[in-house]
Amino acid sequence: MTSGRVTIADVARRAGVSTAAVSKVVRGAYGVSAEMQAKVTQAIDELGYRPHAAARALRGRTYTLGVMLSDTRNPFFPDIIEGVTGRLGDTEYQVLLGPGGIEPKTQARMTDAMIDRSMDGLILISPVMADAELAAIATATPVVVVGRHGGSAAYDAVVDDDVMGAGLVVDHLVGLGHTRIAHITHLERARAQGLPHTVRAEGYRQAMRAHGLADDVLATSFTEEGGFEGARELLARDERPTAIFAGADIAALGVLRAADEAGLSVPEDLSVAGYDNIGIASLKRISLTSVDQDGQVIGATAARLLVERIEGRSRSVTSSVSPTLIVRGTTGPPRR
Amino acid sequence: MTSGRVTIADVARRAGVSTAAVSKVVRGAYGVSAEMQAKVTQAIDELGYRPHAAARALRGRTYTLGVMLSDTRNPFFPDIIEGVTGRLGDTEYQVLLGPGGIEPKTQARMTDAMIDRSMDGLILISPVMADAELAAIATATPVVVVGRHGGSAAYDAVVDDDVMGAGLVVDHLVGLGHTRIAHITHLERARAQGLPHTVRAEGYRQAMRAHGLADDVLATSFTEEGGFEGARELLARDERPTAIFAGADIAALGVLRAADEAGLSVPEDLSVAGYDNIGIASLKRISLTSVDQDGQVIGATAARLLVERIEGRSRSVTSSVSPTLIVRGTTGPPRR
DNA sequence: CTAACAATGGAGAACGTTCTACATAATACC
DNA sequence: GGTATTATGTAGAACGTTCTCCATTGTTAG
Repeated sequence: MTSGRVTIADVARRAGVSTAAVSKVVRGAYGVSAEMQAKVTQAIDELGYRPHAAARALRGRTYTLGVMLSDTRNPFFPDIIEGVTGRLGDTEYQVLLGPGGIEPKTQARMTDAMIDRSMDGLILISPVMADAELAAIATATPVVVVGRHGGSAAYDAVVDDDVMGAGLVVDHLVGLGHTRIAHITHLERARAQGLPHTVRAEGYRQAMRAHGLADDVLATSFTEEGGFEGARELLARDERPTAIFAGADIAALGVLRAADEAGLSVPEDLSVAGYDNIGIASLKRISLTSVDQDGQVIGATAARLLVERIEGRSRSVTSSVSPTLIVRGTTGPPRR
Repeated sequence: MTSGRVTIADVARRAGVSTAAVSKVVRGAYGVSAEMQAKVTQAIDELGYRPHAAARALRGRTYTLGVMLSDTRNPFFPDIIEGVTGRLGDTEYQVLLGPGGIEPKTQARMTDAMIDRSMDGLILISPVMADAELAAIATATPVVVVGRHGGSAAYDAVVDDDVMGAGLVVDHLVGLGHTRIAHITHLERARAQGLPHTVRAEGYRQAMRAHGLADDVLATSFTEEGGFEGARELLARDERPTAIFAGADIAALGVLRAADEAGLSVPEDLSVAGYDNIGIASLKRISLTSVDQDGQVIGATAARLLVERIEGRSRSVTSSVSPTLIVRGTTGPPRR
């Protein structure tokens, strides 16, 4: 059966015009009479013609945008994706996601693959590759980087204002009366700078300083286990903190487990806050105070910037999205 | 610098051979001398040549496999993706994910887009479209369907043995001494048959019958809210069940919340089990008994079948993966 | 009534591959 | 030494679009 795809030539034959004319109609280009428009549109509908993306790619647009995901497991991604696809829903662009893995090497392989497939533009979510490499990609194709501070002239960027987010948490805890507030962050592995956890830690330090309090940062990792280990260490100290602010919700869950095991009740003996406001944070059983980034807005913004860039803007833009604090059951005044 | 992509012609010029020869080397085709092989490989490395996927697509392979995801938010997908990419890691194939949404219409749009981009094959995860439409897609391109029972001659399928999984739960609960075991399922919206929840419900019924017990199925939805509402209804009955088996973990979380609110302790007053073994089920704070599908194996199997199919197999295959029961803290003997 | 111009449609050359034929060179066989 | 066979390399036609010229109409200006 070798399906025999309907081509632009088939449409042209059916409508009794040239392929060039059909192409014009399809692209909405200048120089088409109303009559031509009607004839061709009808033929397209009758035959069920759909332009072949690969053939298009050889000459111009492919109407495909790539989104490179680092960690597929991050429960925060779906929101971003939804924002992106939502924004693009009624345009001709299609979004494809590329699982890039967490290694710089695999991420590079993925972005290369996307460029090979001549995507019109790329959204890179929390890429870990070196700045130079990022810049190289950005000269090959329009790029928007999400979740990495300190942009470049070569690409656009959308970031959550992590300094502000961390500040919101500290302010909230201080307002409740806490003074010994510890922070659990992620151990820096990659050489990439400006990753969210670094900025959150810095924001925490700034806020603590602003309140005249001593900071206390412990670096483990943004996993349940990392949060658990970090909390265990913090809680074993002589003067244990009365509040722990984990740089990610998943780590905060580990902190909660450590509190359980240490027989501490939350929030009476220990307040716990996270970051990201992942879905389960709102489950009554967890009820975790967290910072919400509104991934939908981030995704939608990234999509908008990318399309603008593709369609000609050359000046680089960095958009910062303000987070909000969602107060739930894991934070409260310290027991005195 | 608009370097102008390195093409096969550049390589040919550099190596002093024809483009046809380079093409042969790149594809590892027959009829290349060792000397030719060396010359060309060197030229490729020197120039950093990478084949242009779109140009390839126009003639033959594109070495791109598409995975259509229905609900991006389903925490079970990452495992499948990992299985797929893991399996394909050392081949030339690249995997791109397409967020298809939960509507038949948007899913159809996505699969169309993937076909337009001449992907070599498609893995469809829990597609909701009608059987006929599925068959149509499968004639256009190789297809593997994941998570939908009752395959077709036109495509391969990988399914979790949901009947068995449901049986495992029922056997476990009966073994603990339960007799009033209710099941919460998802309300059928789509006309598609053979979706997991249907099969799980059927497996539950079969297993209950096998133990000589009366079944009790309530259809709400596979969301936290759905589980909550369902459990509330079940627990309000005169003879309330001593165990609730939710067809999905996310719903089981809602059941747990309902139990909390009703002042019932788990598992003493109520045993709760889910399905899918999502990541948070293992968190100590949740510790949910669940059925594990081993998404990695499912993904890897799907990838294997798809590649086989692309490379020539024509007979259709259905592969069934056996689930395992993970017993945790939410199930125990009923209080008498 | 002609010159200039705008509006419309079409021819045909790309784009970067693959792959079928075919030409040539090397080897085997008798 | 001649012929058949095999191994190796190349020419060149697709593949399905886009897009730059052109060619043909009308239409307007003078």
